[in-house]
Amino acid sequence: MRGLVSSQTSLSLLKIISKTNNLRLGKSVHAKLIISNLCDIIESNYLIDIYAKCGHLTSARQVFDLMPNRNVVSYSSLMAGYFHDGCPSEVLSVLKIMSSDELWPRPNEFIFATVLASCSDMQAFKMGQQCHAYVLKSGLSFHSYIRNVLLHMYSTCSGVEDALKVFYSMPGVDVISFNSMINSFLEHGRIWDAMEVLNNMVSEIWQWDHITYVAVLGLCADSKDSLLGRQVHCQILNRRFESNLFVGSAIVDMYGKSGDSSSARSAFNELSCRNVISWTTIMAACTQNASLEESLKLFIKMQVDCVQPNDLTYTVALNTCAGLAALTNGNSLKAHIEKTGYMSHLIVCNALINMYSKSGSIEDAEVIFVDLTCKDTITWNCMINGYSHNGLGRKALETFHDMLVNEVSPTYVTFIGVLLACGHLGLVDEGLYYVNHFMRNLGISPGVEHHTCIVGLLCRAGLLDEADRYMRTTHSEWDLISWRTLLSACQTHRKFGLGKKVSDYILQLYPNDVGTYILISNMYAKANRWDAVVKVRRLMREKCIKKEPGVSWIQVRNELNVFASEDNRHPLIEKIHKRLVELLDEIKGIGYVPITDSVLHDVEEEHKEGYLKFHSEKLAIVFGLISTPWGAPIHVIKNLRMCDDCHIAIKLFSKVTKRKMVVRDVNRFHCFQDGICSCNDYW
DNA sequence: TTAGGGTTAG
Repeated sequence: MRGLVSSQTSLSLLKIISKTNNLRLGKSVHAKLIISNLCDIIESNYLIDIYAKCGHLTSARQVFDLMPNRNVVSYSSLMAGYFHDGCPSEVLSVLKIMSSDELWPRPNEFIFATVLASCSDMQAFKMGQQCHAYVLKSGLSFHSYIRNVLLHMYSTCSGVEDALKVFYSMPGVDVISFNSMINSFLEHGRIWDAMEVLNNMVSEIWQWDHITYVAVLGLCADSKDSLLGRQVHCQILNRRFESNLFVGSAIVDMYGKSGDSSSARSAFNELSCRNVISWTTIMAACTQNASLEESLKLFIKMQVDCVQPNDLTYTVALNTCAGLAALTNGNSLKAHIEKTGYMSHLIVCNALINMYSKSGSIEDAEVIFVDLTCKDTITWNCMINGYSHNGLGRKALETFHDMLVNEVSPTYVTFIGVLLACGHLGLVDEGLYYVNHFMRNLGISPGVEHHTCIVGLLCRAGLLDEADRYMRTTHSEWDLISWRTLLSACQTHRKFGLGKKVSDYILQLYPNDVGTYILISNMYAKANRWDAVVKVRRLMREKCIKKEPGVSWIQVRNELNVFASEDNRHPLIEKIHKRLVELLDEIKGIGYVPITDSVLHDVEEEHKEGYLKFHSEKLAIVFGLISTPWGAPIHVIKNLRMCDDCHIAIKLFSKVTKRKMVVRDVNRFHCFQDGICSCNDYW
């Protein structure tokens, strides 16, 4: 730019620069204006706007601070800059400066649009209400911008009902009001109300925008309606909205949440541009649909693609590790998180607590929990449930009491952990008190998960008839898990009469449920009713119901080792067998007697002991013993419920080897230490 | 000269 610019030229230039966000040119015009001393209010306002839109808030503030006189635009431009830069509190502090301005520029609809949006971000409801009163008195509420931002403020700070009042009080609602109202209902879990708003929108709004599609895809995702989702996807393609990054990620999310992971993957592959959110969404879609290894592979690929993970990416990756009980991967993720500074994000710490407690390392979960100075409801729930699932009932209840002392309100999920803890400790009356009084006083209706905990609690205390009566007299949507809890207890407590009755009932409801057949055959095996066992097996064969083969896995030095009972392909299998035989002989010396198990029904009687030696969890445990340093805990995962014999043997292995052994079976954790299991032999 | 609603986790 040669020579000095005239006032007219500079204004025209600034106008173009503010539309194109050309920072370099903006700086250059700024320099010329300083030299020629032509920087008046309007020029300065443009400069604030340009710097703010380019994210250079320090420069914008500098221009603002040096202005001898300002008008309302100077304030609103700086405020919008702070708001978009994620500093809503700065917006309110600029408002304060504005109110003490000698020229007292009257705040207009631009100022309140940004101030109310900042109130929403900060959950500053009182301030939001004061603004509402002001805009009503001053007549600013007639601006559609203001009404929409008010609707959003009430939705985030107060509730959907208040948002609805604003919605209905508006003459001539527009596409933005409808979008906000659908999202408001979705955020509060009211899918059918969101659907009703959508129906009204169809007749009232002719032109949907890309945010409408994001909202409608969210509605399809929450209602798991992949048919509607597919129709919306087609419409998006017709209207060429798919290249929008928000819409693209919402499509991937919709397919993922509707259980169609292959369509999610195709939609992701077709994205023309991918950011951290689209990568996180496809990872979450894989995790939600049980493709856990695939999800972790995508986590690596995303970084190869030079996209850096954010807090939610780490949360998804940690939850995936929790699903796999992949402690080694979880530990390396923690190192990443520490390095990148995400330990200060509460959702990441919550996910770490969850990962450690589900990977059998409750001590590490506890360290994170204790170090957290700021905890939310989910933090407490993760810890309480973590303790309960690891058999530490006393600690779970102590943490629950701490939660109440800290004035954090328990939720539906809290009481699942609390009731599980009561079950571990045999606290029948306390459990019933929590369900019948404590929860109801808090306005939380007990659900099937809580009622199932009560059944488990009664069963564990040996009160099986009471548990049976409870199920028949309590109104609840009893599911397979509830009935299996009772049946499993019949097997453990050898209540074969009730067991027969319960199993007949379950098979009426779920005629092909493999788990139930296995429980029935286990029950007969315990009663030495081998004739009945053979009958059950025959019935299973006739119905083509196959028992899933038992598989255990253990990760050692980043290597996943998989063991199945009749699979001898592991390179160290001979060494493992040899050590296993030695150990079994050793524990026989302290009282181990091999017992038969229903898994062996098809096996000839004389081979029973031989097969028992090679159950997959025993192989994995012995592999852990010979391939990890002395004193290191051994973590094994099994796809089925542990059998009685393995449970006894591993208890004794932990005693003779002085090693801590953690087995996560399909139902719970078993932490074996010094000959004792954390499940107290009830699982 | 200035403004609003939107995608990922539990």
